[in-house]
Amino acid sequence: MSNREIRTRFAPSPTGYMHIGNLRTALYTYLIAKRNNGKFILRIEDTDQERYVEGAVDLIYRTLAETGLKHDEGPDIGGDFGPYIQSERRGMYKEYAEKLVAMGKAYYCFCDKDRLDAMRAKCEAEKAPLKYDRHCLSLSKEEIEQNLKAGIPYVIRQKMPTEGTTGFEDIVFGTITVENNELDDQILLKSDGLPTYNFANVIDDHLMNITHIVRGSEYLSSTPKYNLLYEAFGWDIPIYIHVSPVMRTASKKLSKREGDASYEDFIKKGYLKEAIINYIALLGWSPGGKKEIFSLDELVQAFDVKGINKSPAIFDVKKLNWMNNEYIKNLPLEEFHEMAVPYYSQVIHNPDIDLLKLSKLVQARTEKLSDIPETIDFIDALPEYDPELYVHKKMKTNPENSLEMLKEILPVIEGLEEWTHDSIHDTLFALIEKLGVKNGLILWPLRVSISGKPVTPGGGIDLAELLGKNECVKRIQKSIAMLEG
RNA sequence: GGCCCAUUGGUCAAGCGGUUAAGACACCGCCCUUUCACGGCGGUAACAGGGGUUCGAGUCCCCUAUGGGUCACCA
Repeated sequence: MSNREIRTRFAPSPTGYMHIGNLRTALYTYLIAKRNNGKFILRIEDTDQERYVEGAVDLIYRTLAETGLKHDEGPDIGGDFGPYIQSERRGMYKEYAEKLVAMGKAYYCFCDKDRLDAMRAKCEAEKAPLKYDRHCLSLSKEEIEQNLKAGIPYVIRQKMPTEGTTGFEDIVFGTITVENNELDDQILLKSDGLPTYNFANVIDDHLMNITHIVRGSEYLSSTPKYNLLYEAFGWDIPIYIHVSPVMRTASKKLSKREGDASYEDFIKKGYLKEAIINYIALLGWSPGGKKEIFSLDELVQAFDVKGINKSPAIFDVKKLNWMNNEYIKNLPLEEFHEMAVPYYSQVIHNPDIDLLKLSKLVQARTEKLSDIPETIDFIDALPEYDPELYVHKKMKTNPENSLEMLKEILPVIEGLEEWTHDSIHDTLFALIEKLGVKNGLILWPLRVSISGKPVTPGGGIDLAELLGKNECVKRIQKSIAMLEG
C-alpha cells in the first residue's frame, strides 16, 4: 500500500429508508476512513430509474448527519470528484464501455427480452448454468453497424475469459478464487444508456480515487468481474472489505416488512441514536477487549478491520435494550426529561404533576422511550386492579392486613401539613415504629393502593409525593372501599 | 442445482496448535433494599458431526450436515 490518502465511500440507493445493515456498512466505512485520517464520501446510486423514491435522498443526508457519520464529499456538500449522484454522471460511462469494446473486452448485444427469456428457459430445462449464450458475440462489424444505424436497442456486455481463474483478496474473507468459465457476460451499459450498478461502481470508485471498498457480502461473488474490469483498464484494484448481513434469525434477514430493519423505526421506538450506533458497531465486529460502550469517537480510535466477523450476526433486541438503557441512564436529567415529556403527555393530563420529579424516577428504569406511557399510565387515574396485588410473600402482606394498614395510614397522611418526600417518609416510619410492624407491611400496601400496579417507577413514598396529598387520600379511600366491598 | 462463504452457550463474541474455552446480553439464585428497578455476588449454558495431520486440535486438512450469499437491462 502506498501512502496515498485513504478514501472510502458509502454508496446507498435511495430506497426511502435506512436499513440497519446499511447503516452498519456506512458506519464501518466511516470508521475505516476516519481511523486513517482519510475521507468518507457519499455517493448516491440511483441508476435504477424505476425505483426512484421521493425524499429518499434527504433521508440519507438526515440519517448520516444525525448519527454523526459526517461525509467529506457528497452531493449536498460537493467535492473535487463530483457529481456524486450517479444519474448525474450518466454521460461518463459510455465512453468507458466503448473503450472496452475497442479493447475486445466487451461487445454489443442486441438480444431482446423475449430471446433472453427463451434462452433462460432453455437453460433451466437443461439444468445448465444460467449464462448468456454469447449470441451477439459473433456479430460481424457490418451487422453491428447496421443494427446501430437502424436504432435497435442494445446493451454492452463484458466479455469474460473462458479459461483460468480470477481471484482477489478480501480483508475479511481472505482469498477468493472463481473459475472464469463460471462468469456470465454481464451487462455493463443498459439499453437506456445508463450503466448497471456493476459497471458504474467500478468506474466511479476509480474516478473518485476510492481506496477501500466496504460493502455487503452479497457482492463477494461479483467482485472477480469487477477486478477483470480494473485490470482491463489498467487501474489499481481497491482493498475489499466485505461484511456479512445482519439477520433477524439464523435464516431470516432483517426486513422492512417486519418493522425491525429501518433506523427510523428504531428512533420512533425511542432508541437513542448513540445506542443504535454503538450496538450495530458491535454486531459483526469485536474490539477485542471487554469494553462495550463506545462513543463514535471512541469507535474511530478502536476500529480495526481485523475484528470484523465473517459470519452473519443475529440482531438481538434485548441487548440493544440493555445498551439503550445504559445510554439513557447516562443522560443528564434535563436532557432525558426533554426526551420524555412527549411520552408523558400521551397519558398524563393533570397539570399538577411535577414531571421533572417523575423523570428522576423514570430515567433509570427506561429501556426505550416508548415504554414510558405504559409505566406511568396510573398517574392520571387509579386503574381498576386486582386485590391479589396486595399479596407479597416476602412482605407477608395480603388483602386483609393491607386493609388494616391502609386504615392506619389514611389518617396519618390526612394529618400531614407539609407534603415532601422527607415528611411523608418520617411520618410513615413513625407509624411503622408505633405499630411495631415491618416496613413492608406499610409501604407495600401504600404503593399498591395509590398505583394499582404491580410494577411502578418508584416506591410508595416516591409515588405519594408525586401524586400529591389530595390524590393520595382519595386513592387510599378508594382502595379501602374496594377491599371492604 | 452450480459456484463462493460461514458454523464457539439462546444471542453478540474472545480465542490464532498446549487456556480451568474470556467477557457482555438474556435467564436463574443469593445479598442489599421502600415493590420493580439499580447495585453487589454467584450459577446454568458452547467449540455442528465424522474422519485425518500432530506428542497435542475450537484452532490445520478432507467429508457430511446446517445456514448464508450469488447466478437480472436491481443495487
